[in-house]
Amino acid sequence: MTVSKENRDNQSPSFPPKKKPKVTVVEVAEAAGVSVSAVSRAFNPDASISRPLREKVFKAAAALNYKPNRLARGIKSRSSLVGILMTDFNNPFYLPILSRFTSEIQNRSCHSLLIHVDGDMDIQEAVELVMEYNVDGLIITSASLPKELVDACRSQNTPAVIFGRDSSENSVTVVSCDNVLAGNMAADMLLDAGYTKPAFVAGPVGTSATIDRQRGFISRLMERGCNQWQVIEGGEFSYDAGYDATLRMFKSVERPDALFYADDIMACGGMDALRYDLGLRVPEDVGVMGVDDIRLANSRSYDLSTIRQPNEEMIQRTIDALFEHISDPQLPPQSITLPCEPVERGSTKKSK
Amino acid sequence: MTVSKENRDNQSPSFPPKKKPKVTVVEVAEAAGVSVSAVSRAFNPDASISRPLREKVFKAAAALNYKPNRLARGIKSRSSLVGILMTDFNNPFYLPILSRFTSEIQNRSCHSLLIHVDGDMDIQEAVELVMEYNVDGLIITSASLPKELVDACRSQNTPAVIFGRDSSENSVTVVSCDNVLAGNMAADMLLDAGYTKPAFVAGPVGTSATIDRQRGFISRLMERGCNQWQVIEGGEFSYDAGYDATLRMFKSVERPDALFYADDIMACGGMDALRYDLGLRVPEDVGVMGVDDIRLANSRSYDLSTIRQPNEEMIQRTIDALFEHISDPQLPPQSITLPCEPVERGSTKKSK
DNA sequence: CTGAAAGCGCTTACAG
DNA sequence: CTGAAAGCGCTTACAG
Repeated sequence: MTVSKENRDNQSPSFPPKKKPKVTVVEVAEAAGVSVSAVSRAFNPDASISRPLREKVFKAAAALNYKPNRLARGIKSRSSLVGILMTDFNNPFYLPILSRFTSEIQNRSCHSLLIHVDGDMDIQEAVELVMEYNVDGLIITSASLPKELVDACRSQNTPAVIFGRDSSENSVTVVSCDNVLAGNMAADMLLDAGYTKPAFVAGPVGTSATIDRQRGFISRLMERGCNQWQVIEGGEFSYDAGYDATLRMFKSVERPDALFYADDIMACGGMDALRYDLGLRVPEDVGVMGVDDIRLANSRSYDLSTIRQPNEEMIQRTIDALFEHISDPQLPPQSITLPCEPVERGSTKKSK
Repeated sequence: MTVSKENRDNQSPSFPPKKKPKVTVVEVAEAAGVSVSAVSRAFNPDASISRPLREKVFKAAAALNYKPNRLARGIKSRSSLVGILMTDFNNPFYLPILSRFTSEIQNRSCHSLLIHVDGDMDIQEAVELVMEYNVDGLIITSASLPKELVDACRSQNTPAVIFGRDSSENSVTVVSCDNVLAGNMAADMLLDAGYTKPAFVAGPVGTSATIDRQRGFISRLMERGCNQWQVIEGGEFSYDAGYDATLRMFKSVERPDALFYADDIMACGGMDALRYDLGLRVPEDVGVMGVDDIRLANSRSYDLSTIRQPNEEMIQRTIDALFEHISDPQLPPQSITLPCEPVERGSTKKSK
């Protein structure tokens, strides 16, 4: 007597919500009158299966409201999981980026495993954890990038692409904008506007973005014969860091007449310090620039001149490169550097 | 001849990076001279296993650099995955929140599956997708919450907690702050400061937070005998929405003398419109308030009076409640409403 | 507390 | 193209 199944189906529906029995390949196969292999193949885009068979399976699956169990699938095959490693959770720059990444990943019917890398847990540990999920690929947005991470990815043979960092690493794919160029452009904009004693407010120590921006900035200043520049450590990419660094800088004897911050959110903090604590006028007394072109840069309050990163394109290229590597792991790592673009707004004097 | 194993181990290490063979329970068991069950138990905190056995396993595991495969584990047991459903990716309010959630989830040795719910894909679909990963639990930050989502969770028996929304639903755990109270407080602060013609700039239509804030605001105004209020639709929670709504409002005949925005980022946009487009002084000509107390509210540029949500506590309570439900699925849903707190800054006149 | 064995839900050689 | 069967890496009754 095959009673067990019926039993299961109409088992006291009003009772304490028992875990609804999941429908599996077996049930679908039964319902469709085919093998489980057929069911499996039907749900795998590039498996060899005839149209009619696939449709039969889909029909049965739909009727039973079958959803493949990704976890089980992931054991032998792709997990459909993409890890996103993030550090800079207090930089608003990253929210829209995260937004686009997750959408794009979902568009390719994968999901995002978001890994928060912070002080407590070193990045190495983070990678190991994410590897336990057999992620198909990894996006790394961390500003500081330890070598071990890259090694871990390679040893696991997990495709990874680094977002927004410069291409010193040649063993892994990197998508970034040309930060040296960004520095050049900032120097030009400030010099063209007539500022003569500019300063660079650096970001997190040792991160390639800030190093390159500084290098590009200073070298262009000197090229153009400006020698009265200075550099100050800013610390992290945050409003407070920019604010504090600015106050510190203006305690010194040599006051700059223009400030180029390692990124926009620092510039916003700095501008507030200039205007509201130091009583200086922007752009008349001091010119201010940042990098990124975050939403706030285009607000009426800050109206910040900046160097815009081609975010949309960087994101698109990152996703494209990642999925290319996922489908063909033999692909050599590439290094994609996109140009950036100056955006002149009200925080600098008009260039002459 | 047991050659196969040795073969595997020292197989041409210099060759094209073959997928490094993962070490599994079987190898660890062999190395430790125990059963695979023992290995499994050693890695499951509440399995019954003796200390010495566990240590023996750990030693072997460490030597082999064994990491349990979470995917395989997830088939029969917990996936250690927590889904986070988000909509509002253009509200900076959510970045720190996301930061805390992911950290807390990682602290409990789980990981975050971040689901971006947007227009293209309805929330129903998002939930189904996330269910395919057998998430242990779900955090929902979506402002608008369709009933189907709640049903989906229940039918899958997946614990879920809704963050930042009001407790109209009684079938699922909700953590929010008292938004009616927030409205009351805003009304009090503006009235106490001497404003007499306040307006409410609403957020996304149909979301409980904005509805409740409006209700609390208006009802308190009327209680205190102020009848010259108005309400305008703001649209989404964003800088632009606040900016645009403000310009629209000031085209009308009846100009308000104080604005209470549904949230801080709208208030920032609005304040910029007031100051830079309409040439009004804040707080002298118009008082401005928001809700949330985002980082920017405390900047010198905006210096925004607001109603602070007890974010830290809301997050903590959300996580606690979620994990309680995960370990005991029979727990009844609770509805946790926390008080909020007025923060008086420079965008409103000093209360008398 | 411990082990041998069956099972989780899906995939993938292997034959046909 | 299709199916029967073995296997993925782990967990969990079931005995002892």
